[in-house]
Amino acid sequence: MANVFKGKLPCGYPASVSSKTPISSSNEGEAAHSLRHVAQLAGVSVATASRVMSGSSHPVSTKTRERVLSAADRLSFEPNRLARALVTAKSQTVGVIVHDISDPYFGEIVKGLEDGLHSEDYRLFVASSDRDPVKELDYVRAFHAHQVDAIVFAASSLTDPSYAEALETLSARFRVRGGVIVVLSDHLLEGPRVRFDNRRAVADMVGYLVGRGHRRVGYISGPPELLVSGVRLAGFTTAVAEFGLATGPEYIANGGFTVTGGGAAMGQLLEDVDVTAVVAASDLMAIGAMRQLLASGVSVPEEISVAGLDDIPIAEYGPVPLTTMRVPTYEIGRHGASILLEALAGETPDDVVLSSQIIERESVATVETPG
Amino acid sequence: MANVFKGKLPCGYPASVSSKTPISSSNEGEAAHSLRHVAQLAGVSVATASRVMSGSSHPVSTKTRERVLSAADRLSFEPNRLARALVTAKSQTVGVIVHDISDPYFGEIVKGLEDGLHSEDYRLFVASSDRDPVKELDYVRAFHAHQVDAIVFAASSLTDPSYAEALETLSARFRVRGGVIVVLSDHLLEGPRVRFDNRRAVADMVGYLVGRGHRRVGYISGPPELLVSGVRLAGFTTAVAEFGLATGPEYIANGGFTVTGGGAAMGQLLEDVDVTAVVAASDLMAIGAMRQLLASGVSVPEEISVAGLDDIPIAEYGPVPLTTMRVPTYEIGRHGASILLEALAGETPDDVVLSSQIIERESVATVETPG
DNA sequence: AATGGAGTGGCAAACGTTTTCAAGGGCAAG
DNA sequence: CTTGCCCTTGAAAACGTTTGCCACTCCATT
Repeated sequence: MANVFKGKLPCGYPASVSSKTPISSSNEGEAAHSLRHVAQLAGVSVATASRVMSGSSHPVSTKTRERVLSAADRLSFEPNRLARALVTAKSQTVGVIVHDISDPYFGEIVKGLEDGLHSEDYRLFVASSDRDPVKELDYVRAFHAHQVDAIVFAASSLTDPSYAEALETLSARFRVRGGVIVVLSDHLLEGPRVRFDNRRAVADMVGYLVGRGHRRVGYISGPPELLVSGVRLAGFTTAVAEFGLATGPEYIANGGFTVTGGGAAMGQLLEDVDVTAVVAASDLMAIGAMRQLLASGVSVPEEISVAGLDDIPIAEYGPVPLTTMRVPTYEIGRHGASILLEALAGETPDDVVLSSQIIERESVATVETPG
Repeated sequence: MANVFKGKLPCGYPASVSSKTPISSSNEGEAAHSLRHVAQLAGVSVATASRVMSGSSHPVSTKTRERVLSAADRLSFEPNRLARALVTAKSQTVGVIVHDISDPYFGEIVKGLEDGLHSEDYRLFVASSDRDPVKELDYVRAFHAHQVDAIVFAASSLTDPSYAEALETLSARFRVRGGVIVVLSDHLLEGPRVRFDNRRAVADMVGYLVGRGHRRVGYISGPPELLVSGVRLAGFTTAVAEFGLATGPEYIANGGFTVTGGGAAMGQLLEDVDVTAVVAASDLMAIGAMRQLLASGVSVPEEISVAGLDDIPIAEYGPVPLTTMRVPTYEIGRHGASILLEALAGETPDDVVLSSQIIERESVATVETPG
């Protein structure tokens, strides 16, 4: 460790004293090894060793290549990615920000991302923001400091404009540094994007119900401060208009994306309107609605049909197996990884749009149309 | 970017030509800034700038400190953690390896970890191994290359001894480099550890059933190649012996930790033995068992009680609200972060052991003891 | 008036890579 | 025998930090 030469000299250039500590010859397989160790063992320069280890296009004779490789192997050398990143300005890391990593919805997305990224030798930092804008901003800053090559926003963002502004300035800084920003689904930020058409998904679900004879359908909405809530709600209202269904504000209740909230919203709907079906903006709320219905002595789906959105694992095993719309979360993550890699390669990827698919289970019944 | 001085000179030491490119004076708020920019703007040396930005103990006068701080602020300077890591040999990152990040069980753990780590300025890499030993090994290597300060194994490991050996040698290499390895719950690897007593948890559950009058209870086990399956099974068998319950291999069926597996195991149990209660080694299997029971016309809990283990979110919303044992996954992660930080601080943390808690819902009934 | 700290600040080396540039060797063509 | 080119290699600068060591300025002490 200690430098051999201690005196002061402008260039550290005494005749024949190497400023690098010579390496003791008998430490194979121990401690941390650097390129210098490999080079020394192979009897080549650090530059040459680097060239073979990094797969440089600069030619190296097969003989020396093998010497280096075997030396690296004997020392079980692993290149220091931090040092490499410092000179190449590519860290081979990306950060993802989600609302809640323990929510399987985001878990699937992260899994898709990670799968797509790992095979291309990228590591994934994860951040769980709890929907806290301050935290999200802090994560952007932190990722930035760690020189990530890209940041993925899987968190569906808030509608609050001041939040949007703060996020935008911070992200701009990151972009200037050369970072790419990828957005999964609905978000205020610009960037290559994988779109899942939430609007269309609930519209299609309404269409499905209409096909089953329903004309009076209620809607349980998500919390208004989330962008996605508005998008899904828009899908509902346009479909209602398009199909000419019974309409009015009393057909819509806010469930806050939770089971209990869904139950409460259902209770309100029961009081206010006479519907034959309800679509909830999330499966969790749909389950809450079903529980409320059952508790009130209303049978599902015989008296009232319930449809969800997301197709979370619970959906299949709830009080009544839930008919819902599958949101392809894993694929969202996976495609996110793809366009991310393209953007990182300097290309300008097209947005990819993913479609949803209805999962028919047992919570929706056909209503007998009289005449 | 371009170096001003191109000619060859041993020390790069021409009289008055700085080898560093002078910085154009009008680029505040743009591009990537380094300490050098900050120092220049503040009119101090890089060393001084470093000292104030990194909170060094080396004293700096308040006047210059303020100058540096304001310069950093004007440039919105963010220190490059990679460069810092290179010299301090501390990257402020840790990697976690889990079986499946989309499983809320692991999601909660990761969330706990991340919460505990972020506040101490550590970033978290995440890896989802799909229970593939080869992948796990590869992740250890990759994390190693990225100079993580610690690796957390949240994946409950395989019993396969060759896997254990490979993992051990790779981990040893990592430890030698100064990395700390933390293990959450049951694993073959050594290291500071947060223990959740799986054995005790199922034993306690059996005790609970015994308290409810059950004397003939069946067990649905996890896949034998997972360490945790063996541990939980051991809890069952010792409890059975301790309480003197009906015993024999026919009381135990393998459910593979899945819903369908749990259903099949339940079917087998129904054929082989006459039980009043069943405990499943996971909630998923318990739900499968309930569905199988219901489908066979057996009422839950009136005819057969079902108990689970884990307390996953689904548990509450299944066909019958499930009585189960809460595994404190978030706390496991959180405590993992704590002992990790202690270990990183050079202390030798004690293992922490977490206890479980029974969650009484509606899937267990008291059996009337005749006499 | 000389001595000596304490308080600040700068120089330059170091971390482990990649990459530019130049140099050496070999060999074919003139 | 020279010339020139290609192939291979090495020296050293660079990336953006931290830090050991030294130097300088002030003041208070002898």
